[in-house]
Amino acid sequence: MEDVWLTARLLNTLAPKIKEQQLSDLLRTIEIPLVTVLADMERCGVRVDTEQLEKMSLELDSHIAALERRIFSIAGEEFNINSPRQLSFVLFEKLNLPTSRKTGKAGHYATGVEVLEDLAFSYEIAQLILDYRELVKLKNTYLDALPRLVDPATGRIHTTYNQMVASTGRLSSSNPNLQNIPIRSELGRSIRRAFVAEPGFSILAADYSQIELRVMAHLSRDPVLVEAFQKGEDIHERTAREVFGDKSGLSREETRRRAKVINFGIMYGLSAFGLSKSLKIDRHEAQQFIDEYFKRYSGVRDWINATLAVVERQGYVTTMMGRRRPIPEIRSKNWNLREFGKRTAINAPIQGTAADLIKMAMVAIHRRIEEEGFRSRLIMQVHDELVLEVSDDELEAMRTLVRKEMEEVAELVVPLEVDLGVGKSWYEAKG
DNA sequence: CCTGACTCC
DNA sequence: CATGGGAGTCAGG
Repeated sequence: MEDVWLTARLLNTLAPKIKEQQLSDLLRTIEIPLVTVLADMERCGVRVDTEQLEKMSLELDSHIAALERRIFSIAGEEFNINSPRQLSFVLFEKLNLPTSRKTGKAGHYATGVEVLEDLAFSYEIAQLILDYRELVKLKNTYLDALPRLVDPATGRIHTTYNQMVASTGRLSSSNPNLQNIPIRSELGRSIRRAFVAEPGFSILAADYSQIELRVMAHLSRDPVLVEAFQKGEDIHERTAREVFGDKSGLSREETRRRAKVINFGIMYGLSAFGLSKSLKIDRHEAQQFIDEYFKRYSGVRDWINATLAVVERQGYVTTMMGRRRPIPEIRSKNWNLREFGKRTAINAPIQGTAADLIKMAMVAIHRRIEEEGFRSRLIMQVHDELVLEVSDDELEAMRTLVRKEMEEVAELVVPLEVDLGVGKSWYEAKG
């Protein structure tokens, strides 16, 4: 019965890929073995303390109600804050706040976080709406939804990992999505306190440090980038030094923050316009930063140009392990689509290679757990992070095993580094 | 069923 | 001309 189910899953999830990729080593060594790993992860699930979530939800209720009252009082009327249309009317037509750009086709003014953040400096209501939105999102999407998805039979949440949705080769997770549990804001992050280990077990969180930038270093062989990772430098500091020198007049924190935006942006094919927007600086200044970046990291520039030449010739790009991403947009007559194709061509080998690597590590870890008879198990994957529920007597062995299999999954020209954390909850494990 | 808003890497 | 990659969920319309 189990075999029938696995076979069905294999066909459903992989059949389209087999057509696209032929029967390559990628399928033989990664995707097919991964089918059983994911099936085990889904079957095991993750323990969630629903009482904790319900308590947080009740607390949020009163905060949300209070925010609502203040917003209505400033607005001078009650309306549906969740309706972009009604909100737009209240902010920009009734209260006459400085008007934002109009949105796509609905025709009303945009009320997105970017717009509201700018207004929040001068108008209390904008900040209140941002706070309201954060709380409502956390309550609806996580605090109230997750408890309903606990399987009464196991007392745990069983997500579905999809092996063929993301065109770069990443996994995706749904029902619920366990790959977008909040972490950035402290309030959101505290939701992770409810993701707990069962008695006698602990949560072990293992995440790759800067894996995409390391992959870019490997693919491009850029000497500066490679050297920085080999010496274990703080890569954003290094970029800050390279791009801004020490004559920028900005604080170290500020140049590092900007360098971080540039480092990530480069991998997404960002433009001077995009950089100026996210750093809130002049476009020409943004262009100078990008020029300076490519002067210092000329290996990255050359790799990008070589990648674009490849995609224009063959219509697809490949990851380190041979995963293909077709990019038909590159031949479009539409400028927008073509530019989109270029950005995709730059990003796909990086994101896709990182996906290859963590998938290989998952297969290796799963195999060793089985062969060596551990009771610990893989329970989640979040793109560059693996989460395990580890039997307390196996803790030290698993720390060593997981680090080794992740760091030695492949030999790149730069080291792969893994950060490990242990705790009784996912929150604690990532402290 | 789409859009715009939010969440994550 | 428009302008940073990949996802999922929710509410509103």
